[in-house]
Amino acid sequence: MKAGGSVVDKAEGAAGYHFPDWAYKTESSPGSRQIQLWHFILELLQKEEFRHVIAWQQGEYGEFVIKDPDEVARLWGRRKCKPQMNYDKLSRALRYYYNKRILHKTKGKRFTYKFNFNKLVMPNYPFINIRPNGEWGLGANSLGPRESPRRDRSFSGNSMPPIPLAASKGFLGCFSPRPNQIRSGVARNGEAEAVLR
DNA sequence: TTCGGAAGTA
DNA sequence: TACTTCCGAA
Repeated sequence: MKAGGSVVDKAEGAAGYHFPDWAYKTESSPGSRQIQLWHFILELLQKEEFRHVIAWQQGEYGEFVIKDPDEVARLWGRRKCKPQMNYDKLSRALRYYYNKRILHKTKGKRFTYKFNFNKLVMPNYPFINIRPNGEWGLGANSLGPRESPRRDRSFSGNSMPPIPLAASKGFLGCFSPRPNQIRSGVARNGEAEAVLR
């Protein structure tokens, strides 16, 4: 029956959300900071209520299109208490992700970016239709001639906590709600929503 | 529209 | 460190 193991190792296989390891890290580093842009993007992406402003691009795993740049910028600005935020600035921040290999631009498509889920497998994602062939697997577009210049020091047999990357409400506030209750272990059945940090 | 340097902020 | 702001160039 149940082994002593946790749900961590095994993927649900059915409808399990599986983002890369870095997507699970709320802020990374013990010295938690503010939310990061890519994380915010991921949050928006998984909420249907924002499908009209930003959404996954069908066909391409990890690719998303910003349908309403102004709105996304406004949302981001609200989250960071930067009322003067606009898409020009937000996109600059996005561009810094190119070097970090977190994102890259889908050339030719306006406002379309793609997460570098690279080697990380993202099985059955509800929003994306991945072909059984796994065409997005190796040999797709070579994003980079090289593997990873930097050492991936996270996902090598390392188990990560099954955090359901999700922020319930108020994740758009300027002021952090301080969800200390989460840590206490207040488990709400039914909805597995945990406010990120 | 997209890119990336440069300086500034927390 | 992770953007934010500004801006010239392509």
